[in-house]
Amino acid sequence: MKSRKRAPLSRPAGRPRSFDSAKALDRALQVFWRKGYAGASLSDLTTAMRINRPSLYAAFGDKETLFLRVLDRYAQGPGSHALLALDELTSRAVVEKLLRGAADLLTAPGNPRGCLLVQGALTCGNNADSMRKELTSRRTASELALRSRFARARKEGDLPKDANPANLARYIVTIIHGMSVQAAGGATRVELRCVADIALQNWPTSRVLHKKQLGTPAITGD
Amino acid sequence: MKSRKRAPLSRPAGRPRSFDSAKALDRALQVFWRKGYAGASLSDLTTAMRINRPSLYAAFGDKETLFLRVLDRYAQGPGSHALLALDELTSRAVVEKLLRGAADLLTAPGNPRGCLLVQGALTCGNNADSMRKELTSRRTASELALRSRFARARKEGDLPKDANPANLARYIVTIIHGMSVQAAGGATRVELRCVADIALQNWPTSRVLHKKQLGTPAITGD
DNA sequence: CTAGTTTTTTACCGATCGGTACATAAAGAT
DNA sequence: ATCTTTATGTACCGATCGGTAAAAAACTAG
Repeated sequence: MKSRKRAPLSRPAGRPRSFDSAKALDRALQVFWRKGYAGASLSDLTTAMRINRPSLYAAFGDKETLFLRVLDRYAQGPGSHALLALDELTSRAVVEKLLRGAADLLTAPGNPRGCLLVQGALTCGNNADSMRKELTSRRTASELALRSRFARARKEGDLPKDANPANLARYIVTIIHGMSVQAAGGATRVELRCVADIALQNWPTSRVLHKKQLGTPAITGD
Repeated sequence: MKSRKRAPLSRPAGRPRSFDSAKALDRALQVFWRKGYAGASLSDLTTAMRINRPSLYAAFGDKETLFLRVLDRYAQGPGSHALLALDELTSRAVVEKLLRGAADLLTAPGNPRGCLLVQGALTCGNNADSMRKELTSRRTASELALRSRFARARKEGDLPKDANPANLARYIVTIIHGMSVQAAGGATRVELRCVADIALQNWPTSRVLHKKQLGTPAITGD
């Protein structure tokens, strides 16, 4: 499978890397995801990445830089559904995909339980404070993107005119963050999907799109 | 204010304590609350408690034992609304008090933002794993207590017969845990109350108690 | 007073933390 | 072949971690 000794075109001088940089990054992601930024020691990282310490620093910089690259990798990989969900046609579909995708991601077999942006660093000592703020910033960015999407939906008539995009977005991300805590505590995929269904059960529907609907039944938990 | 040299009745032999044990515990609570179990170093703790290290160990045991005592103190003090809410007459009132109390507690001025049971240790290295499990256990206990309360409500006709106490309880605690993450990220009290209101807006009501209500309006975020 | 008991203070322990200096190995360039 | 360049492996750095030994201090009991 892997083609070795294929270096016909201008390989950079010097001793070649003995490891796959992308695979090492994915292994680092697993460690940070499971143990958080502060909880993941350099020994944990180098062991999982099959790399010794100086190689890590040469390839990825210090621990903070590595973590930032892991965050990007997470956003493009396991957490990519959050961005893709915004492309759904209706706000209802957006929320459906968002909550369903969260339930699946947070309980995915082979992955640590919970969301990296929540598990990474909710609290920490003085040294990891900047990474905690970085995670907060990324969570806030997701919330704002969702808010914009809901504002667009309201403008398009997909949401009622009296809907509040900011509050609705905050409500949804609050549930997702709560699901992350639940997953870290051992909640199963089915249980999280039930939570998602309850949250979805009374999503506001525009009267323009559903004229016959006068009201929605109260949630029952089923 | 403080009465010194008051030792009329059988003071125990030996040098007397120079600090108030309860106040020291409250100061430790503040540190653990803000920094989490692993993030709070013994130096942080002894500085805040105005105690030197051996005094801490003599009075409270090691770091784990101190943290457990802090958890109890938290449950009886700042987090006491969670237990008291279960005594409300209707499930609706229980949830109302629970969510409203959470919004207030998680953004209380002078206190760290968020819930100690969530901020304490979502992830950690190998050393703090037992404390992480302890927090998980306490969160689960709260969820089960709420589930029992909802089961009672259904039996009393306060909740519809088709209501699912387990799923409803999980839904509510998920929102509370999510609110904790939001608070740690800087969400204000007003914002959290909006989330609480949205979650409350469609709480199932028994037809026995509210016969005229045929449906509930969809949430709008206001 | 002296003896006994408990707390405080100072100083320290081994382990681990994130990060690096240095010598060696493996490649291209000449 | 030698030189240059980059990566690897070992061994180490100072700082900080949680925890403690030992002596001085402050009290009660005689």
